[in-house]
Amino acid sequence: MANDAGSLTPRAEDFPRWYQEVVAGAEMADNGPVRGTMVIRPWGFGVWELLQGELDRRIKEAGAENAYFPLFIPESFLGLEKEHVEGFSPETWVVTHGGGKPLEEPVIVRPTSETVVNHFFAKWIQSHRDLPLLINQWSNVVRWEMRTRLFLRTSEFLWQEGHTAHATEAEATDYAVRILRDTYLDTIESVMRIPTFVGLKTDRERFAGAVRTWACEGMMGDGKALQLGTSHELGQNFARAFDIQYADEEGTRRYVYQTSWGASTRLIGGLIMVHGDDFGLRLPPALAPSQVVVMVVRADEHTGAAAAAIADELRRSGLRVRIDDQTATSFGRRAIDWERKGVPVRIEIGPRDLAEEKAVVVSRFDRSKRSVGLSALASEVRGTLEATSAALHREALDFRDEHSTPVANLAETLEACASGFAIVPWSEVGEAGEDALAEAGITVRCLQRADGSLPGVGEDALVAVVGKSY
RNA sequence: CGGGGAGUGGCGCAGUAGGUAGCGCGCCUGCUUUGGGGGCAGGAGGCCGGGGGUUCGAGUCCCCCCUCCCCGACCA
Repeated sequence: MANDAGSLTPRAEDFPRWYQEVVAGAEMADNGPVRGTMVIRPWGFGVWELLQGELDRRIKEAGAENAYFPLFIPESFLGLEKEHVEGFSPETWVVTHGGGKPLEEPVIVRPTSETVVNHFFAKWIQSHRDLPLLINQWSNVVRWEMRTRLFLRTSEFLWQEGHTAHATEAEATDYAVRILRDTYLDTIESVMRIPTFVGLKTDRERFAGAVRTWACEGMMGDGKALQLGTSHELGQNFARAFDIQYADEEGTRRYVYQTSWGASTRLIGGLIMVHGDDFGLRLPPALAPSQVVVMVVRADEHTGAAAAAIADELRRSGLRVRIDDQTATSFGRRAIDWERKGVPVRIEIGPRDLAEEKAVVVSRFDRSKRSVGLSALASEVRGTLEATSAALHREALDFRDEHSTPVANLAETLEACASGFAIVPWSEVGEAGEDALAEAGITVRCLQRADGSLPGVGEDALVAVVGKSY
């Protein structure tokens, strides 16, 4: 990590390198021993657990229940849905041996669970009374990837995948959109503090086996796009492939309409690339494993006790607080380490402060410091956390807007995508335009209304959000 | 798979007339320090990617293999 002086490569100088150094320097993750795999370290996993909690709560509010399906799937399942197999078979890992012998039927390691989930949906769904069936699972999935990068693209990653079945197409559409808006968009904006573009994927970018894919797209600090959450309408494709039918009120057998939706540990990569700065990670308070670290500047009998008292008071007010009393390590070293990890607020307390009944409060957002009376500390910290949350979003939004250019045609689109996104009438692009853009490594990230809102099904006069993506 | 680069202590690297491996950071011990990457002293840690060859002697030269990284095609 880092260069000889120990500082990070500036973001503007070499963004990918900066990213790797932040991941390493904040102790978020390490490369696993098998190509493309990732070890998520405690700090990174702490962020993931908080994010999981936020997503899980919203998923449950949307009525879905958690369940778990097996890691191994019979190879034959994959072939049941034509587009799905075409999309996924190149990237599946296949287990051919078990117990020292070749398996009679090889099993695949799930790249996603539509097939196995729907195999069971076919058993569980008999009547319209069984609908809607709303299932979510938290799991790992495995895909063969050409190029991998920690969090952004790894051979194995953690995610949640939702799978639902509905009686009507309208219900399925509503649910897919509801998940996109109330679960993904809300978590990404209000918890992760990442501004997003929401919309519909083009046919070219659609999920393999879906009839429609809805997505949240974020803009990273280098102007490139990252897909942060997707919600798919599967129509009746899987229902027909897996024979998922229910008897309606009249006793007529009908195929269900389905959705599937997912968000992964990739979100953490997005978090780093949106909010990180030249000093390391900056975590939004809602996702910081420690929101406040109380640093004992130097060891003496009073400061340790004072730090403990401060930490206790803050904990009682519901904050996640950590004490750093590792005074054997120099103060500067420790300050920089917490800064790299992105802890939103540091409280520094030493003999000088104590003599004045004060402590220094440092905001990670802009590294500003202020000396605050001990009695006002709790409210000062709360205020700083709230300000941090707002400021991170504001800064990301400003960046995104500055790097999103409304343009009129394909040529201008190409130009604008050199530094960010282009917003262009979809009618100016079309499928032929998409092919042309693809040659420059540029894709349509999503289609939305001109005002940025989600389009209705079948609506036209949409604009395309176009950019380079991860 | 196409094009480019690299494999040497944990990390980043140096090391060609072939002569028995070094630097920075990190790590350990002690003293001292601690308000933004401390100082001094001592110390640990390497079949130099693998195999073969040339040679008295190979990190260095030759042959074969493997792996990793970067750029492109695939992707949550």
